[in-house]
Amino acid sequence: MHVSLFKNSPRIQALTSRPFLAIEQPRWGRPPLAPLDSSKDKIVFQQVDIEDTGAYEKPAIRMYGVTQEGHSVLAHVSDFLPYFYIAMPRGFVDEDRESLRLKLIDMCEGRHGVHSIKVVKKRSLWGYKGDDMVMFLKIVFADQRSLTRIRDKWECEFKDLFPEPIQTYESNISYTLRFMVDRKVTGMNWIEVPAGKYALRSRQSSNCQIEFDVRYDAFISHEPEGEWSKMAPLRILSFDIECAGRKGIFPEPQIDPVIQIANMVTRQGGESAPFIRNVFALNDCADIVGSQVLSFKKENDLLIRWRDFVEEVDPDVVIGYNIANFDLPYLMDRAVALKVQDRFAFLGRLKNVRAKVKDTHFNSKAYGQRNSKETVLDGRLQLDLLQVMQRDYKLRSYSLNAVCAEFLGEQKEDVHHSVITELQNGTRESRRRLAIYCLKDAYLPQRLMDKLMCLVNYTEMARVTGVPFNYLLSKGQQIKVISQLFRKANEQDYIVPAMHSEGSDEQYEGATVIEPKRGYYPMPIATLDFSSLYPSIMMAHNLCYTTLLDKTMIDRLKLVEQVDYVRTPNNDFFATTNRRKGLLPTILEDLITARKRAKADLKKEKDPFKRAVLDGRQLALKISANSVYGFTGATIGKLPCLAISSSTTAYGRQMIEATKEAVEAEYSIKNGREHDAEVIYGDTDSVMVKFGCSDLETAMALGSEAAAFVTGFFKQPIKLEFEKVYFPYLLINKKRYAGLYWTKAEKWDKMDTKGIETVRRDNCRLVSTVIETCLHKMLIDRNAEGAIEYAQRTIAQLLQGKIDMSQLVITKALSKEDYAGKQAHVELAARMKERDAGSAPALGDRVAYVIVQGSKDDKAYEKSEDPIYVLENNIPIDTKYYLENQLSKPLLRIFEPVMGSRANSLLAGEHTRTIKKDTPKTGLMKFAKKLPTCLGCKTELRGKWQSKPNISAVCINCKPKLGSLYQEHINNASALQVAFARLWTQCQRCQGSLHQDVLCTSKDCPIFYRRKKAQKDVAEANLILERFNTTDW
DNA sequence: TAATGGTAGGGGAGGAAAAATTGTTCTTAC
DNA sequence: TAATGGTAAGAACAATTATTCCTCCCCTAC
Ligand SMILES: Nc1ccn([C@H]2C[C@H](O)[C@@H](COP(=O)(O)OP(=O)(O)OP(=O)(O)O)O2)c(=O)n1
Ligand code: SF4
Repeated sequence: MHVSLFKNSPRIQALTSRPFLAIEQPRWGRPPLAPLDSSKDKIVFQQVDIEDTGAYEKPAIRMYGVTQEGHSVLAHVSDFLPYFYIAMPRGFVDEDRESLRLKLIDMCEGRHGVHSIKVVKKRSLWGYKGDDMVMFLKIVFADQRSLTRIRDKWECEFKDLFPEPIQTYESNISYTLRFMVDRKVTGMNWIEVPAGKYALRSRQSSNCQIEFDVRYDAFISHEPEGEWSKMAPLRILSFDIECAGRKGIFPEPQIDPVIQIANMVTRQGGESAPFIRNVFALNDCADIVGSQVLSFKKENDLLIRWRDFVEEVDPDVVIGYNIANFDLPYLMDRAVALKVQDRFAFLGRLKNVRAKVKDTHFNSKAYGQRNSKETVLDGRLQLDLLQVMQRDYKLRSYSLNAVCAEFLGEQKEDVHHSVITELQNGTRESRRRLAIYCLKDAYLPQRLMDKLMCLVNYTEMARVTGVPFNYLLSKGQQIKVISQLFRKANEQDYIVPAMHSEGSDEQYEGATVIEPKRGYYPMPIATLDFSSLYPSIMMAHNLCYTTLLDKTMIDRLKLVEQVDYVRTPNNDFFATTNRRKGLLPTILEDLITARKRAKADLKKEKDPFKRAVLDGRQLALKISANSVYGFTGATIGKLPCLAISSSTTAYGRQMIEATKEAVEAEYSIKNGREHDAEVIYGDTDSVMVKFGCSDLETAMALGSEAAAFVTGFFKQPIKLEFEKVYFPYLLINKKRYAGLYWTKAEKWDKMDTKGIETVRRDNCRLVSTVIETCLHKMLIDRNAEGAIEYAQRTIAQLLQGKIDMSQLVITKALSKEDYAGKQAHVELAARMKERDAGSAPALGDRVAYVIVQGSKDDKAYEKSEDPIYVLENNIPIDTKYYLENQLSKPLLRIFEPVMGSRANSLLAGEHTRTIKKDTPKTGLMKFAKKLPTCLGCKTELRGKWQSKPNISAVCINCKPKLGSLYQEHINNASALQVAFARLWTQCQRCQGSLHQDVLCTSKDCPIFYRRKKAQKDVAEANLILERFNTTDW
């Protein structure tokens, strides 16, 4: 008995010439719901979004979710109160404690928002102090704000009772996470509310189909295992907006209208194609097969109807590309500008709560620094695919175009915003064109999400680490560790001290990188490495907060070295498992189990793309595990403990050294082996061994034997693995090498390159492709001469300007706001900001630039320029820079080890002679006009020819050849024309229509650069032909 | 315009150019 | 304000410093 919300809505009226009749409406809403009987029916749902009511309300939690049948749920969870612990002052006996408690109660009663104070038996997480429980005061607050106030003002409020500063415990965890930890709720898990335990709300505050109240302790939270690892049929809305900006200015919501909003809705786990595809368009728009076009005369109506649409579709997940920083804020601001915010802003599931745009800032070493916006849509998850890409994939460019090219294998046209305005102001056909473009942009994020399995993988991460889904994109690694730590700690009555950590400038000592024996190795090099080194060290040696010891405690408890505790190579002490098993090792076991599961899936999968996705999933879990170690070393973190992190690295240093020694000692002639093995390199947890044999099989056999042999020296679960052989192997420097990667003797797997230009993003494509090709020729084809030849050919092409510009674009991240020195990408970003602030790169973005010709001593930062700008203004490229500053050194580095000083010949010689290069004119020469030359013999045409109004094609001497010359140029021009037409058609195909103009100006598409160049070539050729026409025959 | 000693070479000052060093930044390998 | 996993390391540039080289000038020997 489904009733469209649209039909009931009094706001809905016929707005356009094509009336928006409810009867025509497909059913956008959720499946109908049979009435529930709260005394008989239980409610089971997958919780997707959790939020608290805020610091100023009565504390409560809202859990939003979806049932297996696809009904939306909102659970108001009540009676869960925030709290923290404080340690009892030293030396208190029972009576002291009770009197302290009573005094405190006395002071707090009726004030301070304190709900209750209890004495509880707990133990501090920090340090091993025997197994006795200790008394703590648990102070429960009536609301969040009171907790914060008392915590921060403890000293002045209670200085009579507590003259000494006190240590609080668990006072710095957010209310939501506190609730999740206590009730064992993890992100995206299933919740079961038994019959009789909930009360349906008669007056709903939300648009959810099922809305009820439940006490915090009256529901069951299912661990995401077995049956409960399923997913509910989440409804996913993907959308994209288009705005009509003014020429050369990025659209501004105060001025420029929203003209189209395209939407795709799919069901998670259902059919892959969207079951709703539509576009809300301003002004009329021709029909589009397979999509619904909703036209509006007024922008106000468009916005409001779109909001109604969102309400009816009621998506659980809202996705798009850059929706967090562009689409959503733009819509919100636009609604304000049009004064319809009172009707528009209700995009979440709560009826009376407006969505608000907040500025946020994120800063971490791994993800960089970034300013962004956040628009909370209560009850709806957001997954901005741009943010996903930026976090999970290292790409040269993160434009939708570049990302699609990378993952979907197709280009996406990019229409400049001023062209969008033209299309909008054109006909209903041109608006249709725009709508198709917009629909595509709404569909692509959907496809990306499916293909990269974002939802599934993030859900797994949320479940493994316990954090809410939305933390995964908005927060860092720390919160995951904290979530796990609290869960494990509280299970065993540990409580976590709230530390106020000050950061330190000094770094502690990390891992060893073995000094490489640089060179080219035409023999197999076996690689042994420890699996999950740091986690396994922490597990093996039981490193944890709860096992940390100091000398005095050892003496007091009369602990025995090696039996009860160990001294780490960093001279810290930790209790052994004989005494107590640490929490961190337990957390790590869980993470590593999850990783093993992912690796097993990876092993089964054959499809290379899916393998890559699974590999990403596996890697993400590995990073989470390594972040447990990182967390203990984060001095600006919630619970730094350098004893743990430094000891871990110290063990690691010891182990790599020991491994090297063991392998070299065991596999030596002295020890009866055929050759002396040599460790030629190693980094942190790996050793590259030259066993001395020349064949793969032996190397592999020795490798796996050695791995097992060395593993025997270490404690469980430390394990040295033999994984691969490099053959041949090119070792350039620390953290820089390449090799052919073999895991089986029959056939190599791939070419592997580490650290060198092919895997770096801060050089131009030309460099990485040239290096890649040369390495391919050297390592796979074993043809160094061919590699040289190829390199020389490329250099010649570069100097002749035959390399197309897309190959020369360099990108670098804009990683901070204030730079100490001047840099090419920073200076360009500043210049672009002057041209058009809206479209200029922002903090965290990657700046694309090319180096253009300048005068002699110009610094690189004076010669960097926006590729599009270069193309439009026909600025010459500094090819010399590309040869000398981009290509030459990397080339020398890879050729040197193979052919020694002969490599220098690469950069000198015939091919480096420039054929014809327009040197930039300086000074007075700037104004000197180039004389036209004869098309036959290139002599300058001057004298009497110059006086003619039109330039003749040839000089007097070549006049007889005029006919054949003309033919030649005709042929040339038509060849160019054909080349251009081919590119043009390719672009038409890309944009999905062979009958329309190509409008695309995609910075990230090589075709675009080639098309532009071809266009220019044709124009030039035609200009020359023109000269024949004006010549007297 | 008029009047004038020339050449070689050491050595220091000053400045330019090239080289080395340092510091910053980006990005990657673990 | 709150919040931000870790260290090691290569490489490119810009900026700085130290070094070399060159020129000019002064002076002297012959
Ligand atoms: N992002 C990372 C990567 C690595 N490491 C540290 C901890 C790792 O244990 C060690 C070795 O790194 P590997 O890349 O070899 O990864 P693992 O040894 O952890 O995993 P495996 O070798 O099983 O893939 O370096 C780290 O702290 N953070
Ligand atoms: S340049 Fe052509 S091929 Fe490339 S994205 Fe644009 S339209 Fe597509």
